Amino acid sequence: MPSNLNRSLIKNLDLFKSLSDAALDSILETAQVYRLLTGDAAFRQGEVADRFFVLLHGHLKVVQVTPDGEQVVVRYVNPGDVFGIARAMRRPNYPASTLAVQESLALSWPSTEWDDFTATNPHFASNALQTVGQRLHDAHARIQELSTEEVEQRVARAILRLVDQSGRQTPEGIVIDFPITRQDIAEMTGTTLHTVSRLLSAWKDRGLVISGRKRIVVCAVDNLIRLAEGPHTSTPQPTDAKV
Amino acid sequence: MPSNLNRSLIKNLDLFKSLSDAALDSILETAQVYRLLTGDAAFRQGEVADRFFVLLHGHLKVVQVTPDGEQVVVRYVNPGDVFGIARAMRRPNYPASTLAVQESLALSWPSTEWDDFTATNPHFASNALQTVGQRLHDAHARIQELSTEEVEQRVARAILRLVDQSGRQTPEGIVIDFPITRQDIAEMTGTTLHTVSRLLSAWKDRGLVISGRKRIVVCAVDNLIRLAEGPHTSTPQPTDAKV
DNA sequence: CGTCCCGTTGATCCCTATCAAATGTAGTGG
DNA sequence: CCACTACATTTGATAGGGATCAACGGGACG
Repeated sequence: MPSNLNRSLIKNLDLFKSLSDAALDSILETAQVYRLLTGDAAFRQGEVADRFFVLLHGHLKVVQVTPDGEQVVVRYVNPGDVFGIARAMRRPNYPASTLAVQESLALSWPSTEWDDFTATNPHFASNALQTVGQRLHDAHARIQELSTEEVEQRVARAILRLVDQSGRQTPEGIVIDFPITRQDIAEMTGTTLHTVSRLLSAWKDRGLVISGRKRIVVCAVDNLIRLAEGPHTSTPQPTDAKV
Repeated sequence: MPSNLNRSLIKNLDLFKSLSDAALDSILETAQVYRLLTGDAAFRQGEVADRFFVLLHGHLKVVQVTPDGEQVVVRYVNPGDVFGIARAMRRPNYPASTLAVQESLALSWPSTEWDDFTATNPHFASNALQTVGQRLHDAHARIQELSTEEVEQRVARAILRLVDQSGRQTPEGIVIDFPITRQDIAEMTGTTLHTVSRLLSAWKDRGLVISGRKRIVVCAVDNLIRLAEGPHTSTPQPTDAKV
């Protein structure tokens, strides 16, 4: 029972929205605090999904390993996000590993309590459905990108998404607020670190980004958006044709 | 209120599992029957998601259109599947179109009744979460394939999945039990109809499949599984080395 | 101050998209 | 029943985007 946690912070999380104060207290009663150092895993792919989590602070990445050892980054977990809810979807094991990319703090409960939570508060299950629905939507967007777009568009989109979720304004531009490598971006977009490096170099030359070791700053968001939208094969501009 | 529907058929659907007979009756009371001819849409991408559905008979395909007109097949809907539940995930519009690829029959309810259903039966929401969880799992598997595998593997996998879901045994082999084109498979796997055609031709020469206009029969499932697993870059066989 | 990890950059190759055209098949209407 | 049409499929030729192979450079951390 973590006593010194900021209750209002937790109260505003999507998952717990519209829970009564009493219900919230009772839930927090059984929460366990997880402190993760960079590189630590909250859980690993294949393990029995016996706990679920809410991230309070820091950033995690969710990675899937293929049978022949290649990795795919499924998503990044931001503060406020729920993760590790495999059991709620009746999947016995975690489908991916979740690793801290910086020092992070999470709350966690035994998966067995999920049903209690949903029984206690009808909104809980509905909120979860919404969350998973959002993830499904994101996954479909990604499938569409992988199926129809070129590497440069995909990388541009991936970076824009990161900026959107975890961007912090600086004098130079918007920086992605946690350490991220070329390899990570390659694993998000289905390409290689070499290609990502070349793209970032090219963009740097054009003044769109600044980037260094595990660090990316976007200077010209608009231009990046244009890249993400592709080569504009033929947008027939109706100039001044009469209707 | 469709009176002549086989109740036991509906009773066994995942979504309605463990509903009381009374609850089921009350739900069926408000169901509307949809008859769809080949090519008909249950709904179209972008429309307000005002109804949800259960497929009783036939096959539908769910397609997303990109801004520049390319199509992606999201999945096929099989008898017993729920579809069109965007609203339950709090998405106001359908994210894709759902088209009949053969004559089909579905039940449908107004999205507004979803909440009544879940309130009436606590298992309902949980079942839905499981369903969406399965779809998320499938989507991630597909992302992994698109990111790390070659076209031949992906096409092999796609066909195996179709065989699994909708295969019917025939003297020649297992046939995919609804009309499907090279283009459809290309849109499932992120490639072109040309490449799919070449692959199927090659497989036909090797005796793995028989295929014609909108028709695919798998003769040698095992060989196809081997293809799906890839070039086996280096499975170091420990022959008889001592440990 | 050395070592590890991350990033950069060149050279080469090949898978697969693209372009192009012919063939085959179901359906339709006269 | 056959000609006509629309759509599916096949197959060849070509080119190019990116993966792969290879090597070096550079910053961070112990």
